[in-house]
Amino acid sequence: MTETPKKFRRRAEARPDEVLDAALAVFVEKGYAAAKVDEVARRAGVSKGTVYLYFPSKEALIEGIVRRAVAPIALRALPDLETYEGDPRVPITMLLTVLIQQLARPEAIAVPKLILREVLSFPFIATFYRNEVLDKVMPALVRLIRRGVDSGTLRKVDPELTVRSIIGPLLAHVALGELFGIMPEGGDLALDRFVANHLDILFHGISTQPAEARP
Amino acid sequence: MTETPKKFRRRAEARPDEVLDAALAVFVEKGYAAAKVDEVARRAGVSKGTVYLYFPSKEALIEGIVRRAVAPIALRALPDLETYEGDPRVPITMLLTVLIQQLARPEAIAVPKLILREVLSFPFIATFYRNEVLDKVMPALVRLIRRGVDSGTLRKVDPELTVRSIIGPLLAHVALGELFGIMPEGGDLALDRFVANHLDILFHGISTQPAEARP
Amino acid sequence: MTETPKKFRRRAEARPDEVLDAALAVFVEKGYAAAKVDEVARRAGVSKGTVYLYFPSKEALIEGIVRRAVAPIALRALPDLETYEGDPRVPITMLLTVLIQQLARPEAIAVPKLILREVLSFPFIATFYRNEVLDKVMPALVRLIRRGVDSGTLRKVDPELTVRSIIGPLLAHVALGELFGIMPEGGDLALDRFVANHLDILFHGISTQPAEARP
Amino acid sequence: MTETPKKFRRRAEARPDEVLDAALAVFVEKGYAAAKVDEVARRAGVSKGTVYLYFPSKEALIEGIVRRAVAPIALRALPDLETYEGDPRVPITMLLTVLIQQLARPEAIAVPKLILREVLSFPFIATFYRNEVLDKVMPALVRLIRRGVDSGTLRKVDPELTVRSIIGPLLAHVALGELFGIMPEGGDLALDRFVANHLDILFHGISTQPAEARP
DNA sequence: AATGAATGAGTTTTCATTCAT
DNA sequence: AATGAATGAAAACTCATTCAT
Repeated sequence: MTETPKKFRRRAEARPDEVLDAALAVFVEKGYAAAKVDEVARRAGVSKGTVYLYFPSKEALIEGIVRRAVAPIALRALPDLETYEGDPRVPITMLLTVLIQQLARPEAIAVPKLILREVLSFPFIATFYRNEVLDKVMPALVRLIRRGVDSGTLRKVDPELTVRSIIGPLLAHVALGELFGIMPEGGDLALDRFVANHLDILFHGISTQPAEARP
Repeated sequence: MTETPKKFRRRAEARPDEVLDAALAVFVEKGYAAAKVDEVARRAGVSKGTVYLYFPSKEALIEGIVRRAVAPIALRALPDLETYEGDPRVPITMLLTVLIQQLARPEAIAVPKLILREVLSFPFIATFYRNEVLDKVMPALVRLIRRGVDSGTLRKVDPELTVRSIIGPLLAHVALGELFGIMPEGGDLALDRFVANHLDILFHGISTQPAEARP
Repeated sequence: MTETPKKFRRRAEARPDEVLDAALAVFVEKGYAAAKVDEVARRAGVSKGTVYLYFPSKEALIEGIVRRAVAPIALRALPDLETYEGDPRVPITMLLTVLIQQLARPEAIAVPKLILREVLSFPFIATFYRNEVLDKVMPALVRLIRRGVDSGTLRKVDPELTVRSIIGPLLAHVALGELFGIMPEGGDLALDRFVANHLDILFHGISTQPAEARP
Repeated sequence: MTETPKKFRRRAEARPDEVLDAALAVFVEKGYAAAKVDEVARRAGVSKGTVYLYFPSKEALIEGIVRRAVAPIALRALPDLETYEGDPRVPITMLLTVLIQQLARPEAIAVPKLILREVLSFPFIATFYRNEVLDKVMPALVRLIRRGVDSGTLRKVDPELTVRSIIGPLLAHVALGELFGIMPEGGDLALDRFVANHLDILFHGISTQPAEARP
């Protein structure tokens, strides 16, 4: 009964989501300021009026996008990082693997791209993303590294700064590909090879014992 | 050469540069599309008409900024990378040190910020920056790493992908600070400590022999 | 007649009236052009569609309000003025007393306020109100005054212009209070005191014999 | 040199005034909410952009109109009322005569019409007009009447309420003519005859001695 | 009879660009 | 060379009206 019975249905409660999808696509393509609400509407297959029926302003669209996308992120990644007890390299591997899998999906990469582009124009994005994601994930990573250092698994690195060494290469890899079209020879992003190379260097770099961490 | 030869020359040919400075500041602050030519003129201390006297359009401003800034970059960094023969960790250290020193200067960080923000909107930025900087610096780095691997100084890492491990942490460090206001405990960017930690991990990660590389 | 005959009749035919009540309130508050049909519906406790079920357009609402309100006015006031034979000051006193009593009721004052606001925008209001009210009441008043002058009860005033001296002060009193919040000391409109003062001056001003007109 | 040398001059500093003139005309004709900025611009003979060059919003136009018009009013009328020492009927006659002369000029009547129409929508109009005009003129009138009562020239009327009897008939006369097209027989507003009849009744009504006030 | 989601024409507002001075 | 008043095309936003349910 609550399933969508026919092809032609009004009052789809999916509307706001469809509008946000369209807005995300247009914002990423043109940038927020250069995007036209008219085009968002067209891509969502509705009229301009309908966009304003669900969102009070153009700015509310970007806010809606960020809120909708950011909420689930931390929830998924965090538990793994926090609960794991043993060798910190295991959850780090998992985190990067999950991130890389996300980034392989074009819809998933759109939000980070939008955030990077617009964070300077919309302070609320910085605040919101910090509160909901960074301030949860980064301290968890820091604790993880600190535990590794304390337990002697990791060398005496600075936990806070080392976080940059974990996520930075990933950021660089995606930025080079997405922004400048620079990919490793072969033509695609070669995500698996990249993660392997990154973790190889990283774990060699931070572990006290050379190599046995991975089989 | 930089002295003012006559008494009544006003700042003469400095005008276009002053306009570009102002435009850069405004574009970084608001984003290109949201920036107003009016405000560029006001900050440059000239009238709107004068801006159009030197630049045919708003878009010419961003082009001017990118061209002016990008040209000198490659020229400075390249020779070091290319000519150095011995241990590749030396020029890498130099490169990162130079980069970090640049990024400490607010004017110098503005251009990369602008490029990151607007590449997606202005394909010419991607092309230009690729041609002038990335396609020169990155292959040089790749060759450097490959030489290190071949000569046995470095472990068998993938040279192309390892470039991401060299510049990525720097990118992450600056992005966290500039975009989200996230800095290591202590309140400033702690650039020296960061580079030290980064290189420590990196060189441990890529070298065949543990630590003696640097005195 | 005003009882609800059956249990399940809802408020049936009262609907259009409730809509007009709501429209009147909103129109007076915001002005016709700035009022939204949406808000009229909300205040009437119905949906926007229902408003259009009873009235073909927004303009039909203002027309409905004016028609509904104006019809009964003349009918009530007129007979008294026309049929009275003796001292004209008696029906004038009655007229002003009735008017003042009306104006004390907030619902009753709303229509004149609306008419004053919107006559200039809706010529039909001017025509309609003129035909239904002014062209009936004013000539009756003029005849009344003329009879008073002819019979020697009133001084030789211009009957047509004197009508302004009868209703004008009332208009001023209400306008000052309703539009500018200016009331006599004491805080309320002091309607009784005002009518007494007004009639005192008026009758002194138009009567041939000083004061004994009223006991 | 600062005179306007040629027919064709830009940067007329009269521009803002011309725009306000046009806005006043349109607002009175259609009402503020129904007026289009486009039409204001057209009537002022400038482009829409120029309107916004001088006024930041449509609302600023109505504010500009009210401020420009209201400022001089009180200044002109007040001194006469305040300084006069003798028979209060003299300054009252002067006040009404001046008002009537003003109202004979179509441009002068436009502002009061606009204020009456829009005062309910723009609270600042009520406040501003009260502060600048009503709260200055009305107390002056009240004091004038009180002096008359105290000195025995006037009967024991309530000074505050009597103000309504002075200005009310004028208000009624103008409202009937301007809003409903109702004029005394003869076709025009017959302003002189009206003032004569009004003052005749008023002074008869409020004076202790029947008639000699006027020759 | 009643709803309220959807529309799109119409309005306010913005701003890059021009040009007379 | 420099100005800044003026423009008008384009964009955000509103709201009376419609119509499938």
